[in-house]
Amino acid sequence: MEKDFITTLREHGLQVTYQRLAIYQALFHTKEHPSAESIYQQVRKRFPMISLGTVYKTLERFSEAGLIQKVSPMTEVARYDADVTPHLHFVCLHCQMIKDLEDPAFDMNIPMPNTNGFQIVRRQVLFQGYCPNCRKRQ
Amino acid sequence: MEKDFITTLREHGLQVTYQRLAIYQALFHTKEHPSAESIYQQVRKRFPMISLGTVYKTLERFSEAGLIQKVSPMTEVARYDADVTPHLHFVCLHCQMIKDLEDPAFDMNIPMPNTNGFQIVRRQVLFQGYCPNCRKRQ
DNA sequence: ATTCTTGCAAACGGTTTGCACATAC
DNA sequence: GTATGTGCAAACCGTTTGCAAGAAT
Repeated sequence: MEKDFITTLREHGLQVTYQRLAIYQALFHTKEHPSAESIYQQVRKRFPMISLGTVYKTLERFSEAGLIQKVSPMTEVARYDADVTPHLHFVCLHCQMIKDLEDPAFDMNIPMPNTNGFQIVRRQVLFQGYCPNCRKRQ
Repeated sequence: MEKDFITTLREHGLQVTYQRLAIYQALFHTKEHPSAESIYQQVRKRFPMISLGTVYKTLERFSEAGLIQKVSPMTEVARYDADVTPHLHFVCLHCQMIKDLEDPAFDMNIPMPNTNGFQIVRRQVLFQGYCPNCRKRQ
């Protein structure tokens, strides 16, 4: 994996540093979906000199390059909706516009996959991309 | 609507104040999914004395009571995932644990409903609720 | 040699908190 | 009269930014 990831970094024009390898490795070896702080604590065990700022910058770069996924938040600030019925949301990655999507064909009653003690309170389906306006200006 | 909402507030043991009515009304009359700040600016036109803190507290109360919906963020802090393949996420509302859900029956290739100039980059399906541990302690 | 990255510390900004006063019940 | 809510300001905390020193190419 190490070798492959070095290649991947180079393919994306990213320099190879031990910090980046350590950060990716920490993320790769867990299913916890850790926060930046948590990854920082993990990596610090081996490299006490690393800084939290580097972890943030690195995760941002990886995320931009599509090497990792930022699970949340979907927008920088909280947004509210008076409509509490389940429906789809589209979030523009550029202007942060949120639009309700109607699709009668889409079944919001997604069956909870093997519930196994997990109690589902609500579900949210989000589409991310670019709205017509922001699409033009790219 | 005003009358019904007053009833709804009382049903949830919430006192009726003109601030709460104004905040709900501002949210109810838009499809913009506004932020707290944006709602504050709107309400301020009619009630210049209202404070941003009150807007935050009120939205939190409404959200807890299920009168409105907090669209995002799903967790307070950003969380990362080395797995970039589309998959379902479960987020525990209590401990913030995130779990990947596998469901072969669920089609992640959700068709984009009437795309109309919206360019979809990615989609995310989130389930919120309580994990087995936190469920017990409730 | 040049460009990119790191570490540090300060700044930023959305959100929360504490508390005295005011309002709803 | 009591419990609840408001307004204000300060605190909080996750994240970003600026910059000089260091490392990668």
